[in-house]
Amino acid sequence: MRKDKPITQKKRPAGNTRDRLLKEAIRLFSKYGYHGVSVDRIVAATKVNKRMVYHYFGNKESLYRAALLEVYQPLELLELAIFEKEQTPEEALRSILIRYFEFLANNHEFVNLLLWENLNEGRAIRKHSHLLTKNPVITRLEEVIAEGKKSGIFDRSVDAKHLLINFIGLCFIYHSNRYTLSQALEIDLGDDRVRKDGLEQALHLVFNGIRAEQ
Amino acid sequence: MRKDKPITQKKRPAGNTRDRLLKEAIRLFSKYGYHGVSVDRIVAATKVNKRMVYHYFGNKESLYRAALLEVYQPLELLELAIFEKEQTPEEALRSILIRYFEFLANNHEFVNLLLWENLNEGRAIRKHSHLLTKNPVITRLEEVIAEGKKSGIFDRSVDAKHLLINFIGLCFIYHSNRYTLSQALEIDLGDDRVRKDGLEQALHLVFNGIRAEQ
Amino acid sequence: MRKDKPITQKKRPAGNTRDRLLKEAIRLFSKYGYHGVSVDRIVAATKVNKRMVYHYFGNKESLYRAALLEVYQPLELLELAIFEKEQTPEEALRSILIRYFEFLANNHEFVNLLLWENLNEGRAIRKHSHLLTKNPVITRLEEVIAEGKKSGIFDRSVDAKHLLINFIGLCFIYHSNRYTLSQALEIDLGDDRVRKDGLEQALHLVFNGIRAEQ
Amino acid sequence: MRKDKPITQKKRPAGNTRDRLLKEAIRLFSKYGYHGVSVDRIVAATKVNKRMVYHYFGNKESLYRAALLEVYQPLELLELAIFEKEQTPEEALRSILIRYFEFLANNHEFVNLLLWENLNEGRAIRKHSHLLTKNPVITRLEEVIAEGKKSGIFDRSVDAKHLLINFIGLCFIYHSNRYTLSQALEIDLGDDRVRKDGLEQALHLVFNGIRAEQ
DNA sequence: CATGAATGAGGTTTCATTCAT
DNA sequence: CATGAATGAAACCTCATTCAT
Repeated sequence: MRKDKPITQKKRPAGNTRDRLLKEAIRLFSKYGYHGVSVDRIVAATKVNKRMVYHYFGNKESLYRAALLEVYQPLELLELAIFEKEQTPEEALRSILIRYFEFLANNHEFVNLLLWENLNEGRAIRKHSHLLTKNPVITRLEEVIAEGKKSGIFDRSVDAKHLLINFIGLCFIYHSNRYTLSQALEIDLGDDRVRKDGLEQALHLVFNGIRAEQ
Repeated sequence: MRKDKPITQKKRPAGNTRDRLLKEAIRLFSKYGYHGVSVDRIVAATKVNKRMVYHYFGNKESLYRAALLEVYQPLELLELAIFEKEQTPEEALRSILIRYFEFLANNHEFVNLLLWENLNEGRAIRKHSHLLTKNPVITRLEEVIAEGKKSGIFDRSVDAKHLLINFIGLCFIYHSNRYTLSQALEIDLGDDRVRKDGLEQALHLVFNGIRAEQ
Repeated sequence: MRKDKPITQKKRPAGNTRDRLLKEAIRLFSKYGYHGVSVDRIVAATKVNKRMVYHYFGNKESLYRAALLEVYQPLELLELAIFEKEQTPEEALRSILIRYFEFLANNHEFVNLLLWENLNEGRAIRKHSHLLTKNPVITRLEEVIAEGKKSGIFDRSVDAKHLLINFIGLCFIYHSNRYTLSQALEIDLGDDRVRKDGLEQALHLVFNGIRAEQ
Repeated sequence: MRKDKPITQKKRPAGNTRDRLLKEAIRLFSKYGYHGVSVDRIVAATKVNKRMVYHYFGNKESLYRAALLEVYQPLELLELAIFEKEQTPEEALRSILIRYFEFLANNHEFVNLLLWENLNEGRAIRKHSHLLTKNPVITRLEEVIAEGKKSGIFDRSVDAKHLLINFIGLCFIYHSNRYTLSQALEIDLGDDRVRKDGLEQALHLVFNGIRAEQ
């Protein structure tokens, strides 16, 4: 009969409760959306007292916002990776598209929270515009494109912002329309093989378009 | 004792009540999602008795499904338009992308309901697979691509399904990520001008890629 | 085995629920004040479903306001009684003071709700100013006083509004400070005998003051 | 190892914390009543730790009682002032009424706490009957009245206890019914000018009644 | 076809209080 | 003396749905 365990147990795990709440909130909000999750459900999964949500976060909406902020963090790693210089412009663009594509595949919760948020017209994220604006990716992209144009390999009509929109569109579609497209096309857009092919096709499209080389 | 009168009476007001409920359901569900809308809110907006929802639709979920079905209707018009023959393969593809792009811009409720539905993992639409499969667009697309390959203008690597995914991705992004991208890029993705430019860029990308013509 | 009874029972007693809620609300709010009563307590006493409060009244505060309005009704009877003409001015004033005094003694719930309301700075009643303003009592009082002054029996310094304040003060004190004064003076201000004496003393004060007649 | 330092440290902040809690409790309880104030609100306003409430006062109700006791203190000053001899009985009564009237005007928190307490049927103050009984004012009043009667200036019917009730009624009404009367009479009972007039009228009423001198 | 009344479960949030250091 | 974490009960209110006519 050890008595040590109770002692350590009694010492409340300082801030651990907050983390567990936040983690569970991310999991559930990303899966079911803001209105699809009740505070009760979050606390039931974390086994903490309901009151703690209000202690740490104030209210449900603030918890939701905290979850949103949290999943945005890894995005910075993506952006860091983009800044590897010593690449040709073409390699740089390839790299951006690939990394973005794979980032979304590996950050399911980020993807979903972002999509919920957009359906809610960005109500929650609007208050944290620093997360979105001054996005350094666009700056890097502009550099790369300028360089590519100068060396004559990129078409002069290419616009950085619209290219980024297109990049993101080619990636997000695997998530935003995953289930309806999977049914429509009778292929599983969540499948690794399909995604691998999809990325290749997207890359080909971006660089060559669909026209046969003359 | 003839019962004719009820029949004529029945037709108009009944259809009317049902229609009003359905229309309001579409409006609200597309804006706030399934969990974001209460039955009370729908009946409050339509000023019909709450019981009627259950009379006509059974329950909330069936009403939601009915709404989903309803917004899917116009899609057929899109598909019809696609079948204008007498086009070169290139013209046909241009036409598909343009029509799709514009269809989404003009069918806001369809777009949103589809996005909500995907976030909910297609739970509701799964039961109506006829809406999705047997999609004639893909058949048409395959024809067009085959023709284009035969005449040597399309690259042999082009795959119909993936191309459609890419098309839809280039279109949907303006809606699925509208608010976050608008903030990030400091341009309004809901703006007509921006969309017009976007469509042009997408078309250019699809046919030529970003590489400069040699 | 009669089957009639169930039928009449099943017909829900149309508005009865509302009345029972209102009655209980008056009883409890007057006894414990707005914050001292929970909606649960009101419905527990009336045995109706909690939801009904919101069905009939919207929210707790509106129920409170409805209670306030309800207890104000009998005041009109008081005012009507005041308008018996065929009295000397002195008789008229006596009558006003007596009726007011007795009205308060018999309308415990009115008294308390009014006192709670004043402690809450009239927040709820402010929205129903028609209950308070254009009070016809003051008009009648002004007539009576004018008449009394003309016939030389009332002092010229008497002011209608301040006299009414004083009248009401002489009456309300038996309720507003009932418990603390009862302890301080070691007499029960709720006792009938004490009140009877009190009314007499108040009447004497009003007409003669405390000075001995010369 | 001297332990002096803690002592000096202890004294100030400790007393300070308790005082701040008590002061804030008085402010809030007088404004919103016992049930209208939460412990959280008191500690939020004082920026002390919530636990301190229980450390210093035991529980919410004891804190409320402490607040009640505290606001009763200044009443002693009133009573002291009353004992200035060297006055005619009339002057003494004038003085009592005036002092009481002004005391209430200047001790808003006392007034309100007393009114809340009466609405709560004196539940809290009952346990501190020493505050109320042995009230020396009534003793003094009886002396004065006896003297006045002996010298023939006061009417023999005057009763000390009822006169005190009447005095207090004439004063309290400006607070107990302030908001409803202000609306009803369209004069602000909180206004200095109105109160000044009111006091004069009350004094006149007390000594002369409303009858014209013959 | 239509309606207002009614329901019980569950929604978010706040309550007074205690724990453990 | 002081503190942040934690608690269970209860606060007000809304949910989808059914009743009874």
